Amino acid sequence: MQKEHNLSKNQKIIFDLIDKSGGPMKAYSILFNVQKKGIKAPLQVYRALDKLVEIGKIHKIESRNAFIACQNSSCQVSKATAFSICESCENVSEISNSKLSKYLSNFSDNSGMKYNKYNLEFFGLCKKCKSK
Amino acid sequence: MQKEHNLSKNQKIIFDLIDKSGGPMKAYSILFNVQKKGIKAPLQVYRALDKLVEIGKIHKIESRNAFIACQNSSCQVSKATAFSICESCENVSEISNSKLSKYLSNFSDNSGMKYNKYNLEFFGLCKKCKSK
DNA sequence: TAACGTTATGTAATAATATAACATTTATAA
DNA sequence: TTATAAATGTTATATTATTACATAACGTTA
Repeated sequence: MQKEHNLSKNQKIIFDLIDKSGGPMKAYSILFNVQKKGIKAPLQVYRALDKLVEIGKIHKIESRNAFIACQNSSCQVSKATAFSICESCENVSEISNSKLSKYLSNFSDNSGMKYNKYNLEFFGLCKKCKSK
Repeated sequence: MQKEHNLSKNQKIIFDLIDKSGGPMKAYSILFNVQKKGIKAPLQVYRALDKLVEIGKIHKIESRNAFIACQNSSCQVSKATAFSICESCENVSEISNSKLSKYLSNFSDNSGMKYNKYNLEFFGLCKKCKSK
């Protein structure tokens, strides 16, 4: 059972927007979209984003500076994220593959480092873009 | 046998700086460091960085907006990158693990996407920071 | 070697992304 | 109910990256 997070007003507005968009959104595009709801400043957006990332409701797509709602069975895996990114249409989706996540979560090398988190981004062409 | 790339003047200056630094460097820190060599504008730095990334001499650490010299036997693997990042001291090193790279290069799922590139970033505490 | 296309450079301006600092309010828990 | 943490509001600013345009150097090949 995961902890239920009661989102604050701004957090909820911003999460709902990202979630409904169905894809990655950039911070200033979020800002533009929530201005009618009273969120006027970048910092208000970034603070909500930070929190949402922290609790695993959204993830940051690092290579795109964008944020996407977690699609992974109620966000249990915010420390083990994998995405596929189409380099043509920029469609992004979260990869849910237990073999992959097990493999990476258990990965260790001889560096002496203990890994507690990873982020993986795959790039390629999606089905649609491939057939063009 | 890989292609030999003859770096241009700016590319060489910037690659040498990053390479000698032994770690990741940020664009504006690079800019500051090469101003005495006549590189005065951000764009000059970014253009060189873009090219160096393209030919695999350096990689971008996406989560840090920083650039590191390739440490992976002459940069044959710029489409398959993995890094370990210490969240305390921010030390970064490139992971050379043939099992890992094989596993990820061959990864495919049922999305219909053909992956031709990936970037993986592991986070944790390095040996030194762990023992503090 | 002249002409051509490509790659690299120089420069100024500006766009896009993100944080610092400070004051205030709201929620949570002891 | 008080005090502690979390969230908000606001202004300013820092950091990262690109657009646009002009010029120069390089590499090919005719």
